Amino acid sequence: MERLPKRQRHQQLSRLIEENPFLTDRELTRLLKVSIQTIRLDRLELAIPELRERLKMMAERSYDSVRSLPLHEVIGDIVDLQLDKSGISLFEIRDEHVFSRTGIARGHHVFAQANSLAVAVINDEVALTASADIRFIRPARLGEKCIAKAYVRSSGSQKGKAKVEVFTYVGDEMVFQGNFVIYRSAGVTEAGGGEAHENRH
Amino acid sequence: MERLPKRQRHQQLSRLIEENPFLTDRELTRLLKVSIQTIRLDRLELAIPELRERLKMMAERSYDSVRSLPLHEVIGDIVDLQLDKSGISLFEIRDEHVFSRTGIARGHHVFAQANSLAVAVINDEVALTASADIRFIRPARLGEKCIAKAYVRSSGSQKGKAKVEVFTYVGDEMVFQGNFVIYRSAGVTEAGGGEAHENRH
DNA sequence: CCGGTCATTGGCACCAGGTATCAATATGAA
DNA sequence: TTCATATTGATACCTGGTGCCAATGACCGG
Repeated sequence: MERLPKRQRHQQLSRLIEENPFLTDRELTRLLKVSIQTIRLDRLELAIPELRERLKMMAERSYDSVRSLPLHEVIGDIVDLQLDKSGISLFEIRDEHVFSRTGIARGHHVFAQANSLAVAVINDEVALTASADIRFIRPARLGEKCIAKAYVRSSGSQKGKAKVEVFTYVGDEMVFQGNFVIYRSAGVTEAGGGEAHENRH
Repeated sequence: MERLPKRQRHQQLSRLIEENPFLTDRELTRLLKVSIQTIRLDRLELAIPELRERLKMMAERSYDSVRSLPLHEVIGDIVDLQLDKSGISLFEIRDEHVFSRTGIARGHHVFAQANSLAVAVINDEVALTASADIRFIRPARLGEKCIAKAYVRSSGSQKGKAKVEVFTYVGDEMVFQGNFVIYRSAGVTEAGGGEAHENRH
């Protein structure tokens, strides 16, 4: 008995299903040239669930992520907010935020947390980022919890610009620092490429 | 015959399935207090596919979006790249990039395009954003095509820092401008919060 | 050569969650 | 009453499986 074929087939099976989870057992028989029973035994050994379960898992995952992705709104959980004064937000670096080769968070996520907070802390109908001066002090890595603290330095409470300083820490290490200038003016649509915010109290 | 109940039920059915696509017909009978045949006639009239088809569609959608989201790698299509000199990338503002209320692109996407390009244009094993000074000149809006142009100003070809200037246009209007300082050094993991890049030629 | 152990295959019953179709009943309006 | 529509019931069939039992093949040690 060639013992190899089985291990090889298992590897192939895993690979096939990983790169196309929509394959039925019947389709797999054609690809691997073994009986459907063998396919099923293999799936059993490899703990690969049946097609319908795979689809369900994918659907659930995407459903959850749609529900849990305020990625398009504010990035990071804002845990404290004193309008026109200061704010704090938390953001955990997860798989989807890092560059897989190095485990280092992509810069724009760290930036986005700070930017979201800077915009949220401004007490106006619409707030847009006008400019920013940012520094990545050290890389944030997979699993780290980033704590961003924003301080409004110059509120410009009449319509105009506000300056917001943001510091992002992992533990007591600073990973990011940024100075943001935020346009504040209801209905402004001509300047600023940032986002309006939803965090009105 | 109460004609309303049917329309009402149809509305309820649509709403129920929209907010929980994982419901089987049997579960729906309990929720709507009608027979399973009625549920099936209703789905037929409303063109709501069966559970398994719904799950499959969701799985396909999420699978496609995983495939088509280079969102985690380089943002924007790099159409021209002269290492250590200059580069051009294109990025179209789509639904998922804008703040729905205003149709204005979220700042971090515009930033991310520029950041990705600044990192890509640097000819080194690993390149990380160290700092940046950015300006959002005017908002980018849904449907607009952003053209980012990067110029390496000070290459620092020995290991160290490189300065990259990026201008982003929509048509001939400038929407964004940024000065990036990029760390260049193989194996550097102590500074820079940006991303290493995949665009080696 | 013989038995033992895997690996592979076949066959059958069964299941969920349906589709498709036909028939029976209820209900209300003309 | 009669007709149309709505609802329900019943049955056959489908896909993509699980679970179980049995038959066959291959190889190895004694």
